[in-house]
Amino acid sequence: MSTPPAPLDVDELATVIEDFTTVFIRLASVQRFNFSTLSVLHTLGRNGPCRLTDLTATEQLKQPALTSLVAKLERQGLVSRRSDPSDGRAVLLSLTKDGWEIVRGRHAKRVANLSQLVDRLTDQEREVLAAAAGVLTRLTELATDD
Amino acid sequence: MSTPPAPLDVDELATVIEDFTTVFIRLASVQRFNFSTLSVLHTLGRNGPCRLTDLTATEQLKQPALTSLVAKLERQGLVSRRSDPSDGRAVLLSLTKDGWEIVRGRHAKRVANLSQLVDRLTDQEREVLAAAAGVLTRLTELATDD
DNA sequence: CGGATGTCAGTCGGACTGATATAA
DNA sequence: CTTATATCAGTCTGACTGACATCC
Repeated sequence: MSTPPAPLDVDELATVIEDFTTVFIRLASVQRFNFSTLSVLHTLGRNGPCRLTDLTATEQLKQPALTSLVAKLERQGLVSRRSDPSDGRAVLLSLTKDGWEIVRGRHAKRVANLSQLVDRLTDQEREVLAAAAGVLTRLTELATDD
Repeated sequence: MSTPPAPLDVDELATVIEDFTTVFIRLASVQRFNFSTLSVLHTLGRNGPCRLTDLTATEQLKQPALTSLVAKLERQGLVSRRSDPSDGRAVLLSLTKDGWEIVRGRHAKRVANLSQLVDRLTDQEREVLAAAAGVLTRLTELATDD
């Protein structure tokens, strides 16, 4: 026998996501890098190489702040800058091998944390999460297509 | 006929959540307040009144930074400070009415954004989300009980 | 030339460390 | 007396605005 589907309460869902992200996204290892730095690395990892101006759309920073932040990341060997062959004004930013390691390492830590929690769920709860992954992907696509 | 349940890929789930939160949590209206300020307001709204030291556990700030941040919030009328009757050293922090308005307003904005996206889902996808809300709540409880 | 991309210079808020006052 | 809570003082990172060089 299956339980009747509960109607979706968007207000509750938003609250649940807000609370979950505060425990899931924030890692203790924010010590080495600040929020802006990690966000730039994550964006470059997710979206691939882009120019500095592109980052002003996703990072909540102005151009001059990105110039100095990226300069610092280049000095640290986490990001490489080369001039755009098709536009002499622009620079193309991409992650170096070490930059990828940072992104990958933080992701791995989240996976480890999440795994420990998921292990304590029931089979049915895990099934729900597996189904939810697909829907969350759809939501992300819908949100970024605007 | 029901599709066989897909096994849960925790790595994929972590990626999906990372990507979704970047579009869901970050609101354009971060203009008025910075990240730390919003985080303190959200924590006070979620956990209720607490002392300054308690905030050092959730906010990634040291005590002196919280002293000045809370002082500013008090000047702005968003947080009230009264001395703890049971401990003369401590101060109890709580949201004022205006403070609650900020928290509530940001939540309302997220609900509005999310509603627009949810409207474009299928009925089945909405059912999955409704079920996922409960599981995410469980995960949050498990994570904070440690 | 006008618009876009990125950098430079100067200013300021916000977070840290270390030291200090007060109460448990 | 020792520990916990909060604050004060001084320093420094990092983000902003405004001006500027360079290329489309």
